[in-house]
Amino acid sequence: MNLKEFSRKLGLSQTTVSRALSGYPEVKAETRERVAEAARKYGYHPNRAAIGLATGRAGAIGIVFRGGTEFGPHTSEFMGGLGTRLEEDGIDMLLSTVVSREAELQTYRRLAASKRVDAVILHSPSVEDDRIAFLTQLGLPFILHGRTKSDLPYHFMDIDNFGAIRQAAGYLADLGHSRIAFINGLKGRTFAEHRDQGFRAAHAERGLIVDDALLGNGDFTDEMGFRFMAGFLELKERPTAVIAGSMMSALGAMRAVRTAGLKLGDDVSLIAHDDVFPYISADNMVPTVSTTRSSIRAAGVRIGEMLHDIMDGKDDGYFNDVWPVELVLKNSTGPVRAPSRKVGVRG
Amino acid sequence: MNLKEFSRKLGLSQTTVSRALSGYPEVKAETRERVAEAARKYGYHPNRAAIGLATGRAGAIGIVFRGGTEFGPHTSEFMGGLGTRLEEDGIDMLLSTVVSREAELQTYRRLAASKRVDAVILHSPSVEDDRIAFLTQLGLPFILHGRTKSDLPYHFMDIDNFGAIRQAAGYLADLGHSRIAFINGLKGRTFAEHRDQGFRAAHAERGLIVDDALLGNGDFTDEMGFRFMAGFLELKERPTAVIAGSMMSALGAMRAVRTAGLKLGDDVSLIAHDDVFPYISADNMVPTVSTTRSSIRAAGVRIGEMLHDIMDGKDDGYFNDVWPVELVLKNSTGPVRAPSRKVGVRG
DNA sequence: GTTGAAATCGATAACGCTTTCAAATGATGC
DNA sequence: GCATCATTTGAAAGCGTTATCGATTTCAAC
Repeated sequence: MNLKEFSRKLGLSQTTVSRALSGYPEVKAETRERVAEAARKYGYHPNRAAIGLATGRAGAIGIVFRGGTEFGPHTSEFMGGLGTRLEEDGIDMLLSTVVSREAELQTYRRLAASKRVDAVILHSPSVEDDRIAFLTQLGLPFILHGRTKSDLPYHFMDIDNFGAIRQAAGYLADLGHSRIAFINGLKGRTFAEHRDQGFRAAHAERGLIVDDALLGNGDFTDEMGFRFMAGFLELKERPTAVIAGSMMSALGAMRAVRTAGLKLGDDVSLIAHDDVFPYISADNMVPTVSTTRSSIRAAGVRIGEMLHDIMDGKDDGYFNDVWPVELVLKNSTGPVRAPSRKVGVRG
Repeated sequence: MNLKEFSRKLGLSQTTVSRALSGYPEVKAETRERVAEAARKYGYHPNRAAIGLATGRAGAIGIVFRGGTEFGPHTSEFMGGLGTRLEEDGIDMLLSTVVSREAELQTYRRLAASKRVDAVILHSPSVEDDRIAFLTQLGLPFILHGRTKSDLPYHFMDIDNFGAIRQAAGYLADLGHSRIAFINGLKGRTFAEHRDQGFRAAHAERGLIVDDALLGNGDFTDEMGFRFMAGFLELKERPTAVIAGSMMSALGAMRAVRTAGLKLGDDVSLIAHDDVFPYISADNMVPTVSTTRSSIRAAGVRIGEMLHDIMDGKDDGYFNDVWPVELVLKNSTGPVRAPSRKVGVRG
C-alpha cells in the first residue's frame, strides 16, 4: 500500500496524510489521530526510498568494520547501546565490513555519494588518523568513538583512559607495589597511548621508574593476556602487580598467575579495565577483580544521542565528551609482599 | 552529482549510462569502459534511494537483535562472516535492536512495508518459533540461522548440534566416564534441545543413564559455566567429565575445576563447543581443550551466499544446510579415574 | 546504393514520497 | 451579512533512478 491508496481510503489528500504522519503542526489534532489510527490498522509505513529521495535524508547511520576481526565483544556492546538509542528516532544502523584502510575510505565515499547514510561513526582511532580529514573534506558528518590528533574540529566521545590507568597504577603504587606490569592495547591506538601516559604519570608522580620489560602491547585476547603475564612472571624480578587493559586479557593474565603457582590478590595484585560485558563479570571471578570501570554500552547510547542532535541540526559547536572512569576495588588487589620463589604455592 | 549531470559530462544519455553502470548487455564494451572510467574519476555513485524507488529493491538485508544483550560474541563473528560475503554484492546490512518479541515482529512489519530491506536473517530460534509463519505470511524473504519446528518450508542453515554432542558424550563415555555433566544453552532454544537429545542418545546407545542433576541450562557466560560446574562438583558423586556449550562457559567451568582443587584432563575431562572466536582459542588454554568445532563465521559467509542466490531469484526450492561438526581432541580429555576426595590436589 | 537486421542509444513515464503555493473552510469583528 | 484573518486542506512539481519503447546508427549482403 502506498500513500495514494492509503489517503484515498481516508478521504484525505496525500499532503494531509503525509503531514499528519510526520507530525507537522498544520493538521487538526482530530485528523492526525484518525490518520495515525488508520496507519496502525492497515499497517501503512511510508516507503523509505521515496522519503529518502524526497527529503535527501537516508534515515540511517553507517559503521564500518575493518578486517571483520575488528568486530569483537566491545563492538557488540557498543552497538547494543547505540541501537537502543537510535531506535527511538527510527534511525537504522548500516554495517559494512571492509578489508583494508583504503577500502574503508572508499566505503565512506560510496556511502556519502549514494546517500545511503546521513552520518557515520568512527571507532578504533589511532594517534594520527587520516579519517578525520577525509570525512571532513567529504562533508560526511561523523562522530569518533575515541580521540585522535587533529587540527580540524570534530565530534567525539571518549573515556578518560589517561586518568583511569593513572588512578589504577597510583593505587597499586600506594599499596607498596613498585614493579607493576601493564598489558596494554595495540600500539598506535589512541586509547593505548593515553593509558600508557597515565601509567607513566602515576609512576613519575611517585618517583618510581617504569620498567619497559613489564609493558606489553597487543590484542585484548585471553591468549595475549596469558602470554604477556607468563613472560613477566619469568623475569628475574617479577612484578607484584599487573594492570590488564580488558577483561579478556585479565582472564589470560589470571590464568598465567595461577599456572605459575602464585595467588591472585596476594602474591600478585590485578586491576583490569572493565568495559562491562554482561557475559564476563569482574564480580564473578575468583577472586573478584578490581577494575577501572566504564560501560561501553553507555558510550553507545551517548553517541546515539549526539547523532540525534547532529541530525536535528542542533549542533552548534562540537561534542567533545570525555567521561571519567571509576576505580572499583575488589579482592584482586592487596598490599605488596616480598616476591616468593616461583614454587611458592599456598593454601 | 547525479545521473543527469554525469551523463551530460560524458555526452551520453542517462539511459545509456545507467545501463553501462548496471552491466546491461546492450551497450558497447568501449562505451561501458568509458563510463566506468568516468565514474571512478568523478566519484559518481547512483543515489541509492532513487534506485530503490525505481527498482523496488532495497539493496540491504536486515537483522534484528532482541534485548540488546543478544548481541554477544557469537553475533560479532557471524556478522563478520556475513558482511564479508555481502560486501561482494554491494548489499548492506541493516541492524535493529528491539526490546521484546512483539517489538521484533513489529520491526519486521515495518522493514517490509517501508521496503528498507529485501530479506532478513533470523537467529536464536526456539523449538517453536512464530517468526516463520509471521514472515511467510508477510511475504518477507528470510533465512534462519538454526532450525525450528514448522509445517511451512523455509530456508535455513544450521550445524549438526545433535551429532556434535552425541559424538562428544560418546567419546567421553568410551573413555570410561559414566558421570558426565553438561552445561547446555538456554532451555527452549532449538540448538540446546538438539544438543540435549544428542547427549541422551550417546548415553542410551551405551546403556548409560543420564543424571539430570548433572545438566544445566543457561546463558553462555563465564559466570554460568562457573556456577554450574561448581555445583556439580559439590555433588556426592561428582562428575568425572563435563561438556560445555561454549568457550565462555568452558572458561568458567575450568575455573570451577581448579577452584575445587582438581586437575583438568586428569580428574575431570572437558569438551567444549568451540564457535571459533579469534580472541579465545582452545589451543591457548592450559591444558589445551578438546572441542566440537564449527566456525560461526563460516556460517555467516554461507548465509550471505544463500542470500545472494535468493535475491537473484535462483532459489528453486529451499536451502536446508546442516553442517557436520568436527570433534577435535586435545589435552583436556583423558580416561576416567576414581574420583578422589575434594582436597585431592596434585602436582 | 539500397535494404534489413542487429546493435546501440535516447525520450519519457513511472516509482512514492515531501513540499510549495494556492485554495477552501471556519472563525471573528464590525 | 460581509470582509478579514487564521486554520486546514489539496494539486502538482520535484527528488534521481530504472525500464519501456521507439528511434537511430552500423554494417553486411545484395
